[in-house]
Amino acid sequence: MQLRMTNQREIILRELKKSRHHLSADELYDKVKKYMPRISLATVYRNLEILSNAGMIGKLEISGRQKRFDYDVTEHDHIYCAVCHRVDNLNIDRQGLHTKEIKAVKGYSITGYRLEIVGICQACQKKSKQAEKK
Amino acid sequence: MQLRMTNQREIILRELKKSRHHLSADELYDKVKKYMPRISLATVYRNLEILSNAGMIGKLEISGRQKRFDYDVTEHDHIYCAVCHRVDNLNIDRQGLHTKEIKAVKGYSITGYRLEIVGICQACQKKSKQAEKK
DNA sequence: CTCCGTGCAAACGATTTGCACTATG
DNA sequence: CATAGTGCAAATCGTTTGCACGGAG
Repeated sequence: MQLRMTNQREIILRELKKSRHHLSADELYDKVKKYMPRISLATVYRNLEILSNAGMIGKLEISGRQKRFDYDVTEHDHIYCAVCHRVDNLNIDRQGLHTKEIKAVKGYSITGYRLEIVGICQACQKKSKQAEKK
Repeated sequence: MQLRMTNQREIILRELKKSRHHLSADELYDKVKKYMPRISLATVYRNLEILSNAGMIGKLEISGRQKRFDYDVTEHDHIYCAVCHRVDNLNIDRQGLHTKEIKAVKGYSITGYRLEIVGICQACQKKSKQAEKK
């Protein structure tokens, strides 16, 4: 099962890396369509899955919402806006989490963890202040 | 908009508390149907939403998968099995997370966070060992 | 008697899949 | 040329919603 670097795969990868945002499949689909009008959404989904399994991009599964994909594959956490759902990368000290307690919980063998900070981004804070004034 | 304690709401709440597991809407639907065969899945969904908004149960939005509901409303985190998707409650020290860095990231005002430990539960570890032997 | 809640079916949004066709390595 | 990848449409999964009816307070 070897990977072929098809045209569509290349463009999907390029557009995600270029965007520097955490795009969803359909957002990326819109971008890619500009270069490749006949590409199908299913192809975008398939390639995002393959690329993230290959470790070339990151996959974000944020609470209940649609998946987003990360141009940055280095280890980091995320913060996301509860209002507009934008996601930003975050580099925080995880040492508080590397405790023995976690490693031995209920017989689980730990494979990883996900830390998700929830907040309201600057833009949305401004918007809600404006709304108050009215 | 006051809450009425209907029969269906009472049974849904009772069955979730009784189960001591993190049930999904359809799992709970199956349990409740035994006492109330004509209840609809939509009612289960509606009530779980209402009960969690009222703070009577917890809502878990685990990575990409279907929602689960928590009988325990005290503050705690969760660990979930990457293989069978069972969820367990977890009490770990969160102090490592209360850092200044988090509070000032990129202009966000922080409203909360979600920590989700991923692992493989005891039962699934055993199963995969058995599979290896064959 | 007032509305909140219900059951049902249909609608929904995100994602996946079966299929015949295409094109990469 | 073998077989991974594609486009399309239909299917699927979890969840939500519109509507007319029913029952709690």
